[in-house]
Amino acid sequence: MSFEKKPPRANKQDLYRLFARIAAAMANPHRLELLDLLAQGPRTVEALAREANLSIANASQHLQRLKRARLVIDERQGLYIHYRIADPLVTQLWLHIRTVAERRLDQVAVTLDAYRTQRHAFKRIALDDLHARLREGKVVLLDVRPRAEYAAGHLPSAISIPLEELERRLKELPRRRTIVAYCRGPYCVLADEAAETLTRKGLRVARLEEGVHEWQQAGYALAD
Amino acid sequence: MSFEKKPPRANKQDLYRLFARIAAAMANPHRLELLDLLAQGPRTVEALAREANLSIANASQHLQRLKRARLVIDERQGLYIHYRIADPLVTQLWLHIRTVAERRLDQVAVTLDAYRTQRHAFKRIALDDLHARLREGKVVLLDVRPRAEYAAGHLPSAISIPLEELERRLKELPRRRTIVAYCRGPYCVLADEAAETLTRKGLRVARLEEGVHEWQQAGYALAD
DNA sequence: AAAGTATTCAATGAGTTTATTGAATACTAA
DNA sequence: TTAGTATTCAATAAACTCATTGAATACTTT
Repeated sequence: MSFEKKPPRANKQDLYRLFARIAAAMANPHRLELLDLLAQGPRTVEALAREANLSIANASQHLQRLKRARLVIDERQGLYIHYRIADPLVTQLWLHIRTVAERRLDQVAVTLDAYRTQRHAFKRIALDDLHARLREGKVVLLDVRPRAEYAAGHLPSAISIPLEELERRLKELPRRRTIVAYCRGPYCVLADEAAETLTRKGLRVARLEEGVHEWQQAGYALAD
Repeated sequence: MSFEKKPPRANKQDLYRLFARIAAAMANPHRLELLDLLAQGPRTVEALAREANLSIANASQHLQRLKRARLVIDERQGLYIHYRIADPLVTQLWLHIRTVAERRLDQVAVTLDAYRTQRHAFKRIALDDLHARLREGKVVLLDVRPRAEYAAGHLPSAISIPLEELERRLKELPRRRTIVAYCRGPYCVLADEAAETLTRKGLRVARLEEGVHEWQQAGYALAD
């Protein structure tokens, strides 16, 4: 057994190895989808597996890799284990990877158009614009994500009607003012589908591309 | 052959696959070291291989993976091919990964101390502090990186004396004012070695932990 | 205590990534 | 044209990653 001192070069390699561990934990489509879901709020393994279309064992395996890289934290609550993002910095890192992909890989825009086929079908509203109109009381902000995600954090003054409840809760929405629908962000179709429904029912509607994290990154605060 | 429309779920998977491509390109210690070097300025394959301690063929292979992920750009200049970072966002992403690793993996601090053994041996100066003292003319800012990196971008008012030239160019430095040495950033030993030399020669010295990118991220501009 | 549910573990084979080697290519200089 | 240099390509074996399966573990409810 050798007790020689480790040469500096070896330590430098070790540092890069540690950095690469973070990247490696994120270098898989399923794990990114899991992180993307977790960014909207904590979930059980079962919920994550269902939403990401994975077998439970496979989801568990991927979650444990994320956990080993300390990107997520798990916590047992009775029968279920809940996973959540370990640090807001991790969510930001995921968004950063997405932004680099958007900017460097042309294929992203093409695939996004194929996924969000109605992307250009509705009026859009920009962040600053929304901010101003909300203050004037000219628009109603509608969060169409599942209830738990709204509870985990939402835009100020947004009301929550999950997409699946939208048809039967139309009465809660004003017919005079424009309804601005948002969901998880630019890679989510929930708000497109809501906009489709609302348009069909004769309401005035616009889609906000941004979700809670994009809103925060733009420097605005979430609801208390 | 089928001409059926691709289901939305498939497109969603394709999106995550594209995002994962960016992460996968960075999920290797050698490629991160190459990116780290390139962040300080463009280089030839040969220089990169030498500095990252890789065989030429291996360095080339890794550089091509980075290129396929569109994180770097290559350009032939005569006999040599020069690689550079494709977009400042890529450098930021690398720094972001590093920051997450720092914050989430305890091992990083341990390994950094083993690599930069003199880390705590010299006076340190904080960014804002430096900014103020530079304006008062109380300190001299010294960039000890190789000449080409200084040329690719440096802090305002910094003078360039590459580490290997430091001993024989001591006369160029004032003995009354404090010399603030900096290099590639907190994971680089060049400035530690410079501080060691300067201290030994009886000059007053402090080390700045930040490099050009950390400086920029703090909201300051580089030299014109 | 027994039965039931959620999650993880362990083992497997298919696919991917890596370092190494030597040959091929693209350019420059003589 | 030839010789020389920088870089990439192609082929290989070893190491890793992934999805799948069925068993094991950790809780809750009865």
